[in-house]
Amino acid sequence: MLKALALADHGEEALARLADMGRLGVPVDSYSYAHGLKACIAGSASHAPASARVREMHAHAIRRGYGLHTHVATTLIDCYAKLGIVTYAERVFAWMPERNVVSWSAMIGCYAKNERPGDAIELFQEMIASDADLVPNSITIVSVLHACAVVNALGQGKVLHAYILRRGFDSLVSVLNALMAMYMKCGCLQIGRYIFDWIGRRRDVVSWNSLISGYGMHGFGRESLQVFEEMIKEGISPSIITFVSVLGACSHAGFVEEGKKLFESMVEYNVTPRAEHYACMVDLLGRAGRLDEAVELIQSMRIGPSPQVWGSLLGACRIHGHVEYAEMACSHLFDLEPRNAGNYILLADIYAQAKLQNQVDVLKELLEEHALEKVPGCSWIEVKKKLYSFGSVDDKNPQVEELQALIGEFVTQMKNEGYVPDTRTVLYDIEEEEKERILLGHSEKLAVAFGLINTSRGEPIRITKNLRLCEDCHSVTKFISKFTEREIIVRDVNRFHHFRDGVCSCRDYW
DNA sequence: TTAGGGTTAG
Repeated sequence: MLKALALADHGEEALARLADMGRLGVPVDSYSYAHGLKACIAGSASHAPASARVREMHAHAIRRGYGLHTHVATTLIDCYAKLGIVTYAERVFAWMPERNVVSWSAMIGCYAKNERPGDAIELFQEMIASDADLVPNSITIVSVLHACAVVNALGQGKVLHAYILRRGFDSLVSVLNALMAMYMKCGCLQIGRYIFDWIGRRRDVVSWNSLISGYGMHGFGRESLQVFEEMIKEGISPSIITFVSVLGACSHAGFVEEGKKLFESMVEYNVTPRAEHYACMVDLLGRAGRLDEAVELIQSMRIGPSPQVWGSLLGACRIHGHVEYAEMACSHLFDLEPRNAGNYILLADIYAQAKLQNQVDVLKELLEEHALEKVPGCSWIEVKKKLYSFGSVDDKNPQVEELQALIGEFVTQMKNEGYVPDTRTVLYDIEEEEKERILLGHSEKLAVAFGLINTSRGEPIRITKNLRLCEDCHSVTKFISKFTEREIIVRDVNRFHHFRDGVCSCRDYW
């Protein structure tokens, strides 16, 4: 009965039946809670009621002495992971008297799902060090690979690759797919391609999707389209994700016509366009400056535009400085995602570009009023398998002054060659000189400087940034790549930038 | 009859 309720997403009823069991004196067991907990979170539109139900079920399990039963506790970890309540998952994990490979994997997956990839990797290391009988399996490996990909931890990823070979996990397509995705997300496109070829005939739709998106995020639109065509020729049915990937690739490469054709062809493959496909199309059109077309497409949608769709339009307005459409996008976004500070910041940015300081101030007041905080810019770099992170106003790192001075030298050099710092994105109403100083402290510049000092000549510098790369950092990094003859690879929140010899692979289109 | 994973998107 409880299992059926879980499958049908009836959490309330599952709780009620469990209460009945107590009242009627029917003994419960670990199965009751495992199914009951699944029912609590399945299919819930909102986290709030699901969270209340899980806690209630958790309390019930504790009262009956099942709170720390291995299967029940593991299910609890997964429930809290899915609800984003990491501290509860940690507490359950810490108190378990017996943990097996599944419990460890659930906890590692919890960190990976909740933007704590560093902790996921650490826990994995703890796991293999803790007990000789505790052996990770393919699911554990896939979770950790995913975590490495998220933080761009290539060194750790390679350690895992070696581990996979030693333990023979390389016979599993799921593991190879995750390995391929990890390499491509860490900037190693060629190795990803190599693994794809090596998988050979065993490749599945996930392998194809990974390769298509891999080429896409590196700006190789042509290759991405080729792989898509190859996939069709081989008789593989493209999935919803295939189209998100290939449309995204068109967007990064500026292939407007190709993208439009693909979008129209979706019905032929029995894939109905969803909001995420519209978001890709709006991004594609908007980025290319075809804002009117983007707006027309939104208005033609039969499904309600998602925040991502309006977000794409807003992003395009920022690139092309379109105040009117930005306001239109925000009139929806402020309703749909009232707590997302990023939307307010983007609009403020657009107002600042248009020199509408009064409007900028209004938005800043709004942000304060709702106690919304901007996500601070953060960049990180891996040196000798250790991650170093930099914040934009980072005074904790004693090396920051040295790093800023180094950047300052490059900037002086650049100014001699006619460069003017792009201070438009600094929203504070302060003197130009002060704005330039803020730009010098941007986290990606600090990370590049750190890389220059702490890696050897000829070695590529790999940086990861949590936001979009700003125009000024883009110009400065191009210069540094030429001046120091270094290859600099930056992964921002959207895509890769390969800087070499003063040129960026995105061809300044991002 | 019970527990954990991979591909995408502003």
